Amino acid sequence: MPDKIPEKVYDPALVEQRLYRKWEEAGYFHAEVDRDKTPFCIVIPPPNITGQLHMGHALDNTVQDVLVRFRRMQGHCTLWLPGTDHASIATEIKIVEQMTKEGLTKASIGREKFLERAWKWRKQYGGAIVHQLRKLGSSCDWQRERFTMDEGCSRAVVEAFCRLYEKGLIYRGNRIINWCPNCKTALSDAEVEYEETKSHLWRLRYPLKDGGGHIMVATTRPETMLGDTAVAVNPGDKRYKHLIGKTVILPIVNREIPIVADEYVDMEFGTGAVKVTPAHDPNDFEIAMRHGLPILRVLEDDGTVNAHGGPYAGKGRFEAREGVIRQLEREGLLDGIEDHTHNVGHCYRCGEVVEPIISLQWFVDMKPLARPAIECVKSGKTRFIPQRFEKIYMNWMENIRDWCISRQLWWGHRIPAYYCECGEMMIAREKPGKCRKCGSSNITQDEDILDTWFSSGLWPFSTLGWPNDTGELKYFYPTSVLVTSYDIIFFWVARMIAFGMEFMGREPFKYVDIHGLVRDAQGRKMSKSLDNGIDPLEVIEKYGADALRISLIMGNAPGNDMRFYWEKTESFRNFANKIWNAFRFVMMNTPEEGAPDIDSVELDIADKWILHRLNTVTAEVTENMENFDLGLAAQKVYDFIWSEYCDWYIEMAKTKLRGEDGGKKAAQAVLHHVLINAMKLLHPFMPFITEEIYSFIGGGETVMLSEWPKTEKRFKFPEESTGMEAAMETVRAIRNLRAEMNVPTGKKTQLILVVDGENAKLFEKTKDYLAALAPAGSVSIQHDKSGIPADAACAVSPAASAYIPLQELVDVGKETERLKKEEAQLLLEIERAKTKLDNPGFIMKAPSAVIEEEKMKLEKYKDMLIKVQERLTLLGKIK
RNA sequence: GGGGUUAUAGCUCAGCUGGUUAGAGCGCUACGUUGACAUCGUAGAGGUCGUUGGUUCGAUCCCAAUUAACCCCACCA
Repeated sequence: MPDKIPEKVYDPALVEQRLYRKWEEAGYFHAEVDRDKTPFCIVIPPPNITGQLHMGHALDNTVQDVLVRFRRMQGHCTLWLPGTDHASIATEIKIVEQMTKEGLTKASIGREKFLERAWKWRKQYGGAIVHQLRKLGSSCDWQRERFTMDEGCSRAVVEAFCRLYEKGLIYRGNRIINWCPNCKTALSDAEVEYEETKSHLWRLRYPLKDGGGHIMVATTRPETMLGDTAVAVNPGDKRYKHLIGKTVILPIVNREIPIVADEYVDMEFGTGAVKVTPAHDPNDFEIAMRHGLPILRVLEDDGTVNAHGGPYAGKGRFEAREGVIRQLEREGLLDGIEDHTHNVGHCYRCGEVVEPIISLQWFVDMKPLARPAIECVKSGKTRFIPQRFEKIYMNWMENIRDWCISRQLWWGHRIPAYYCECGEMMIAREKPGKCRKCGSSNITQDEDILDTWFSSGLWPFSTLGWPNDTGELKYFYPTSVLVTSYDIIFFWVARMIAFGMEFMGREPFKYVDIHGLVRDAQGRKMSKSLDNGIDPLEVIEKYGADALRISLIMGNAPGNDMRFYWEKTESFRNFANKIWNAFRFVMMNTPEEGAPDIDSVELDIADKWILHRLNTVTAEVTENMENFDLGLAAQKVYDFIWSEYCDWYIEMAKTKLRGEDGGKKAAQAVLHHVLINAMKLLHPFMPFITEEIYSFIGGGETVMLSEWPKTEKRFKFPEESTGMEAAMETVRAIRNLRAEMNVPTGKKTQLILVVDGENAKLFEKTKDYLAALAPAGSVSIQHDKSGIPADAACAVSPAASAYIPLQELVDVGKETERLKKEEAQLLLEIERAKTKLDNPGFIMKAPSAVIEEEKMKLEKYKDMLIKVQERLTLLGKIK
């Protein structure tokens, strides 16, 4: 036992850092393969090296840490594998921004210097977020920390690429892709965010070559007309039937283009005639393929119009749009403008409007990979929590399209494709020394790098050593749970499952535990532009990591978004303080030689009640944790500690601690035992304070590695527990009565309980507690009402009627009113129960236990009603 | 166009396989300071569980429709 009682107010700042260091130095977080134990493994969603810890990370990592700490205590061989993501495009943007400030550009410094800079950046900032995770209490195995561009992960990327290529699942081709003119790279479909935008639909007139008038087309992007190579109409469209096969003169650039018939065209929309720009629209591209139309690209990589754009060459795409519209108007070829709302794609990193552009890129043929990935979830090998996210996943997977994986960026894994001067292309794990075709050694590597999500997709096994067949891989794969928010199911989860099935032949994780977003107090997404983000580190500084953690967990169901309130965290700071003071109380009342052994003392009804409750709570919490209902689990531990242990048991214990008999020893033992176990149950949620208390009160070296509580048969006391609860119910009724009758707490009254024979025995055992808690100067228990003053106030509870002779204190009118209210309440309940029991259907079909319960309720209420009415009669006489 | 989520106390949310006198935190009201804690205690007010049907002996919970808010996906120019 420490020699002095701790401060009255718990200060997390004094504790958290010290304990984290203790854990880390002791190696508690580290896991080695242990064949005697069940593995439990979580790989962290690697935060971007550019990142600062935000509330999303705080939530995500708290959930993981809760699961990990729980399983570790349960005796699993528990590995939480941390790491960071190079975040290709996000990081590159930041570096370019930084360079711009210095007046530098990528082109000016070149690839090599740029990469040097990027690695420097990684070294400088990459560790920040990882250190911030430590502040949260994350029990990651830092010895195993990985990085998506470290040697092993990079090797995995090359290996994966080569294997997919060898299987024919990766190909290079000219396709319409999403192009970000700002980042100057291709993007995958998933990386485009569509935003509904109010714009216009312009109707343009294209003159027919034969001078027979015009054909009218409608477009939302007039500038693309510069690249039109046809006009398409529906073959069944009577309006245009006679025009099919004719030629029109494309205005401005004066190119002759045909009118073709294609089923794709919707006769109802716009004018029913579509201008076809194969190089800048995926549908038009398809039409062009079907009709053998030329493909004419008119936009450069930076979004400016190229030489094909005639007078608009060199102009920006939006400037060109304005110009084209004005010119057509001048020439009388603009037929009209309608308001039109449509979805415009934006780059998910920089927000720039993306441009569909034909481009030579690398793609993964996803359909063959999707099939096993679908099967994996369908068969339940991987389960989503909550389950509804499976639908979202399925829907996406079933409609999956090829994945554009090449990026025209520098920071990332370079594509392992090599080109000889002779034109031969080689895909290889190492750069080939010589061309396999011509023998030349003039070989260059593809300039492009891979989508950052390609390496993320391999994360669950690349971090465990793949492609090597390591012991870790064998032991920890498939990992147990993946914790992430719903917004990256497509980017990440889906690809991990697809790759896991492909390369490992097994699901990457058994469960995907999905949580929502942390929003601000008004329910808005936290964002830089709104500047409404809350810094978790600031919260930790103010209220402690424990308070932050549990406020992110409690009161929230899996998959749902939540709002962050300072007040909420404050209330958990208060909870920490409450626990701290309960701990102080236990300390103050524990003898120097330590608390007596729980098995050496004689337990009374209060002891048995709290031990029984501990048992029950332990079972429930364990089950909730196993089902990922962390919010419920936390709630139960919270309620147990505050409402049962603190509010009731400690108060009961006080009466025993004042004495010097066996009761005192029992109280000491039970206070200690329950506190230790409560700390264990709470530890996953609030690791710091629980560790501090646990080690202080002699729980052992660390609560982290202590055994998760189990229900214990020897502490099952259903009868005593029920008895105690009945007494507590009576106490509440008495307190209520005292409050309503304005009896001051200091006033020690006499208390007479009328209890029937069976309960009387149990109540007899709670007498001292009743006296202390009601409170009452004296308590007597009897079977009938003999000798009770007519003007006593009466509190009726299910198991007992409590009479308090108040002499002049009682206000008959007020007491009558109070009892009338109770009477009405009871009548209502009786009515409800009666209706139920009178229902033949209920009697016939409801389970007997439910019927029995209802019958007992009815009896109880009837009984209480009689007592209340008796009092009312008596009071009536007094009047 | 398709899919999904949410709707429960003044506010923010729980309510786990249908049976509870529907809960918590914050806020509110009244009372309370001789030793665990005012970052506290005791008691209380406050909800026809969005609306309408249905299934069921029984629905906050299951089904359908409806209203409202939000989200995701989708190549209609």
